[in-house]
Amino acid sequence: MRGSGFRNDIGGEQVKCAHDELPYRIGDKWTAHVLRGLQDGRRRFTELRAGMPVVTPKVLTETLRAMERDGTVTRTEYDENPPRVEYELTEQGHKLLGLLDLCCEWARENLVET
Amino acid sequence: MRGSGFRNDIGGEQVKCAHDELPYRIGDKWTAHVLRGLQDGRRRFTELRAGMPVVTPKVLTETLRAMERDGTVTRTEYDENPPRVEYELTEQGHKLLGLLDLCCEWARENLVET
DNA sequence: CCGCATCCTTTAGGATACTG
DNA sequence: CAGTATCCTAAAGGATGCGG
Repeated sequence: MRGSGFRNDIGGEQVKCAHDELPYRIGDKWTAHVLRGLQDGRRRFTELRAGMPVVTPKVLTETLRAMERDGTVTRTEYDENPPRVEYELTEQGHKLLGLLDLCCEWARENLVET
Repeated sequence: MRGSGFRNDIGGEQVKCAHDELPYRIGDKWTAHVLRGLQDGRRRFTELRAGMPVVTPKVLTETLRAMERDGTVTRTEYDENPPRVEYELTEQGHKLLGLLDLCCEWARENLVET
């Protein structure tokens, strides 16, 4: 899938990108939901999934793996049976969540109702 | 294409979205480039296009039309021959550009070099 | 010059089924 | 429970050519 992340240059600044042109992958379909789902603390895979619109485990896993690579979430695996895995936002993840809030605020204030 | 914009609900907040989950369409491939290209003032279609990576006129037009509908750019058509059209950021567009800057800043500070 | 029409490719994301 | 493995669909985006 998107994997390693690309290099790009918007306005002369080198940034790491999701789909080439936008800094980071907030633009994809599920990252924002993960940020929201983890804003109040660590959650298990199933908890997280239950707290958002219907998404297949495959896609949610891909999203989480990408966010882990990018350093916005951590993944903790417990050696139990049945298995247990918990995800948590990193400091950077929380900062990104703050940006998401700003975007939502902008949208509310500036986009007219259709 | 994407057209009218969708309603969505992230963290209990209603926002207008591009691809359903993210407030607004910054997440697409060309909006960020348009914001950068117009940050210093009005530009003609060809000027704008020349100042960014290779994009077909069709796709750039679609992007501009969408941004126009959303109120982030204005389109001014002059009755000349050959035709001349100029695009300019609105107040809202400039605010959005500010958010883009924050995202770039976040990316630079928080994403490790691969 | 500023597009629009048409056709085509790529890929994010979804459906379904199955394991350690 | 927490995922993989396969296959498939939809839609964003690209290539090319024409027109006012």
